[in-house]
Formats: sequence, structure tokens, C-alpha cells
Amino acid sequence: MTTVGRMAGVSQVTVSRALSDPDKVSPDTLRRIREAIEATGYVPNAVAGALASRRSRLITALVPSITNIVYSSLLHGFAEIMRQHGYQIMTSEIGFDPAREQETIIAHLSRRPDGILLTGIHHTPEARRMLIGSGIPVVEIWDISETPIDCCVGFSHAEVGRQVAEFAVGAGYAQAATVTAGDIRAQRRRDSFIDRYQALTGSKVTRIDYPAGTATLGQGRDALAALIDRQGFAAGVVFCSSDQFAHGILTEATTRGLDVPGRIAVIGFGDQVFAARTHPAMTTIRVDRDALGKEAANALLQRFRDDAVGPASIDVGFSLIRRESA
Amino acid sequence: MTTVGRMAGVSQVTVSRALSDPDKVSPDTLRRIREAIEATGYVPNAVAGALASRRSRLITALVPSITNIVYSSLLHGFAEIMRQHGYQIMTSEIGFDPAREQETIIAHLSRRPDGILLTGIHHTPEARRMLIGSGIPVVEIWDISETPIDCCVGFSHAEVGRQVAEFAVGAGYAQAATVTAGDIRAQRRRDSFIDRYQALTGSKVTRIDYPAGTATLGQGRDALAALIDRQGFAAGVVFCSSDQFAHGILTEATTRGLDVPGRIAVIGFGDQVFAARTHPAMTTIRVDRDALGKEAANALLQRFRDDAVGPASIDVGFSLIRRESA
DNA sequence: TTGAAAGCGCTAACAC
DNA sequence: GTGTTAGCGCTTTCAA
Repeated sequence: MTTVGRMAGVSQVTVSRALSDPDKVSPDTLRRIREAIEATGYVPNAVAGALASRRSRLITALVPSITNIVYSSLLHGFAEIMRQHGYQIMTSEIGFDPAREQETIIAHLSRRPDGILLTGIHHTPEARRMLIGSGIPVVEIWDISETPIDCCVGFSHAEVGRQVAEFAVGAGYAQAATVTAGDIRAQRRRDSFIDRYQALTGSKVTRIDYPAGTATLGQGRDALAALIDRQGFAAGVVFCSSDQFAHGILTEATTRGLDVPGRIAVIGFGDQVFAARTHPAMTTIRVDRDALGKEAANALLQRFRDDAVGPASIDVGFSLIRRESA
Repeated sequence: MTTVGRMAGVSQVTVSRALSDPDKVSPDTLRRIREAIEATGYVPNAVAGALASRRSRLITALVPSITNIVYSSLLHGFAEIMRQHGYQIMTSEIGFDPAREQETIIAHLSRRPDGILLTGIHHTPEARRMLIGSGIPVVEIWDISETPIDCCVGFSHAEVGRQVAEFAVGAGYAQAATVTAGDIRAQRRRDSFIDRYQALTGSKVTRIDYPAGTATLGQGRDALAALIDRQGFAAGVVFCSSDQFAHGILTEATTRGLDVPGRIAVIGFGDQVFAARTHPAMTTIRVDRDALGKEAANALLQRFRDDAVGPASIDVGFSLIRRESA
């Protein structure tokens, strides 16, 4: 900046002003500064800027996985809004390990971000304490809580399970099964599905549970095979924790020549882009992830404006999209 | 740090040393400093550290899209290695717009990252100039070049097209078609497939081209419908630019009761996790994206150690995985 | 409209 | 083993 200033015949501060608030600099000076920047190829140092201004224009995000479309599409919507407002996003994957989350939070806090995005509402007490202590605005997404750290935007996973159970019972399926990934929120949907289904029908729900990690079509196929071949699940509805699983069930059913939904009915979760075009088309739960991410970005931006705002919990809801598979 | 030092009865510098190089501090002092850190909940300020040391421990990455599994799995492998070495990753999506790439590069450069990851080898001359001028190590991935900015790790997309064409001709398919997304590298695979196929057989290849954006199963289905219903493609092999498209072709063929690969043969690209379990199992091109990402991370880490290294181009290759669909 | 001075919270170099 | 000093490249405040 000093060099640019010297070339333009002004001081370093004037260059700073020309960049951050051009209106405060005379048109002529501005022009000379711009020429000098052009000539030198000067690129401002945001690190120094952040240190001096205590604003980093950096948002950090913690998600379980970036290869899982659920989280990456959330981030996509979030980042798009943030980018439009001049913020950049630093993302870390934390899997489903609370210890790793806490460790990562410390690393993120050290970057002095202007805001932090967290996935889910369950964090270690220590992590929660540090976050609150930092004074940095935090938005928790993909779930809702009565007591967010700061604010949260998501929906009730328990409510999803309940509504799916009620739909399944209403549709009159004789038996029910679940195929669930090792994700705390997926488990919450499963548990409330089972509770509600059993309360309504009195009949037991067969469960297939997978360990943590991204759900795959192959696992869905294997699950249906296990259900039929080893668990005596002859016919009924299968509620999956993701569309991938559901797609696998569909694939396996097709391969075996089983009628869907006559023999095996399938309900997915996510309404991913392929769900409307599977054969047969998939019945699933839609959550507008892109909109959810954008909503989260706006919640944070709101907090940057007036910091007097109290805790807020935004429920974006979900909807059951009935297609052909159930 | 000053506060922590005061509590531990040492100066601020000693605290800095205790954090960055604990061996240089006496065990007793170290203990007192650790207690003081614990008591105050002190979190180091990496912004100030980066400014003073000129090392940010930040790597920035530019990818076309984070919701596309191809790029997110690349980043996953890359970030994992980088994290193990104490680096964090800031990612931006740039779509397929060179102007946006250039704009984003400036924003990234201003953060003074220790390294930059770029997708592809085609950048504006201006972007290239700025990158070189910055002196920051750059790794370009997912393609290879004789003249990388700094180093690159990828494979030859033209070679993929050629090999697929040779495979298709060898398998004796009567006609060939391509379904391609609006991605420069996908187009390169398509073009070299067509060139080679026509050179070998003299027969024309039918093309379906989609605009930029993530490829979907639905588009694959629509493509096969268009091929059969409107382009007079009665039988033959279809080379897709992604497994999503190929999965769609498979789905549409199944829906229409067409024999695969007898009537319609399908070749995908990517060997995504579902490819081995589709019905029928998909023939596709495998690129070990996780390994590629890791290789890219190692290339950058190598450059952090000795900066005397010259340009390097690492070809990680690919392989045609023959399953049932072709 | 512009500039001078101070300082953001650290690290690097050197002294003790 | 520990402390002192001098910045890193900006923004902020205040003065002109």
C-alpha cells in the first residue's frame, strides 16, 4: 500500500481509503491510485486487514462430510449468499466424532471468523462454552433446538419419523422396516418412526442399521436382500434414512422382479435430484437444502447488522412427496 | 498472550514459544503457562500469527462445484492430508466461468494462503500471471499439462476418449452415441472418443450435449429417449460423461424393457460408489479421486519443504472397469 | 479530502 | 531458558 501510495503521490492511508471507501477520496486521486494498483499488480493483504479491523470476512463451517450431497448442497446455498456479501467460507469435515468437532472448533476460533456454521445441535459442553465465550455469531443447521448456542435453522427429525409412520399406517402397509445410516439425526427419524408405527399398529418394525459413513445404493440393495432372505420381511413398507438407500431398495426389488409398491413399498429421505426419475419414481421427504443454507446465511448476516438479537430458532419444515414407490 | 504470560509469571514471548515450540521452554514454566491458558480459555489468534510469520497455514481451493461428487471427493482426499499437516482449507465454487475464477483468485490471494489448489489447467492469462507473480505454490488437478503454473496432478481426458472408443470398436457395437455435460474436460473426452471412433469405423457418432451444470439421472433418461425416439439411434453403445447419465440410460432402458448391453450398451465415467451395484452393473472409467486429492496435497507439501523444485506434472492415470453394461 | 500516529496480536532476531 | 525490540500490513482515530 505504501508503494502504491508513493506511485500515486499520496500516503498509504489514502490508498486504504480508496479501497475500502472510494467515495471519501477525490476522483482524481482515485484514478491515480487505481493506475498504480494496476501497474504494480498490488493485491491487498486481508490478513493484515483482519488483524487491524477485527473483521475477517471469513465464515467457517463444520460439516460431517462434504462428499455427502445433503451437506454439500446446504453449504452451496449458504456459501452463495455469503459470497454475495463478500464473505469466504472455510470448511472442515468432522465426521460424527464429537472430539474431532471440538478440536476443529478451536482451530476455527483461532482464525477469528466473523461467523461459524455448525451442523446439528449436539456439541460437547466444552465446545459450547468456547463458542459462547468467543462472542462469534454461530448458526446451527439441519436440526432445531429450543436452546441454540445462538441461532439455528432446521427442522424436526422426530416429526419426520412421526409423519412418515402416519402416512405408512394410513396407506395400510402390513409390515414396516427401516434402513438407517449411523447418523444421529437419521437415528432420530428412525426411532420416532418406530415409536409411532408401533403405537398405531402394535406390530414390530424390522430394523437394518448401518454404521456411520455415507449411505450407498449398494447398502440399500443389501438391506432389502437381508430383509427378505434373512429377516422374513415378505412384504411391506421400508423407510430409509436417505434416497441412496431407497434407490438401492428399488434396484434390488427390480432385479428380483418384486412389485413396487405392491409387494415392497419404499420411502426415502432427501428428495435428491434423481428421486423424481427413478423407476418407479420415489416417494420421499423433501427438505429444501439450498433454501435452508440460504436461510442460515441470512440469519448470520442479520446478526452482523444488529448484535442485539437474541437466540432464534427457525423451522424450515419438510414435506412428504408422494410419488410411485409408496 | 500477554495476559496468559502475566498469570504464569512470564513474558508474552515465552507464551508464544510454549505454544509453537514447547521444547524450548522449561517444564515448569510450560506447566504454569498451560494452566493459565486453561484458566483463561485463551485461544491463539492465527490472524496475528499469520501476519507476523508470513505463514497462514491456510490452503485455498477453487472447484467448479462442491455438490458434484467428483470435485467433493477430490477435495476430501486433499483436505484430509492437509489437515493432518495442520492446514485448513478455504474453498470457493466458481462454476465454469473463467471471469468468476479470476475474481475468486484475487480474493484468495488476498488471504495470503500457503498454497492454492485449482481445478483444471485452463485459466485466463491474467489469472495465471497473478498466480505466478504471487509466488504462492499452486497445484492444478483433474487434468494434466505440459506447462503447469507450478505443478499439476491429473490424467489425460483425451486419452480416456480414445481408449473408450477403441474398447467400443473392439466390442463390435454397430453404432455409437455420446451424452455429455457442459464441462470442458467432459467435452474433451467426447471429442476424442468421436474422433477415434469415426477414424476406426467410418461411421458417425450421435451426440447429445447438455449445458453446464451437474449431470443428473433424469437427463440420462431423457437422453436415451431422445436418442431412440428422435435421433433414430436403434442400438449401440452410449458413452456418457458421468455415471449419473449412464445410470439414467440404464434406468430408461430398463423402463422400456430394452436389453442391456444387447440392445443398448452403456459406458459411464467416474466409477462412483453406485456404479458397481446398478442393474446391470455399470462399465465405467475409474479415476481414484481420493488418491488424486492426496497426491495433490503431497505435491504441495513437497513444495513447502524445498522451494527449489521445478514444474511437475503427475499423471495418475485411469482404468476402464468392464462390468455388465458394455 | 488527506495525513500522522497508534495499535491489532503475534513471530523473528538478537541479547542476556 | 527467557526477555527485549522491532516489525508484519493494514484500519482507526484524530487533526489539519
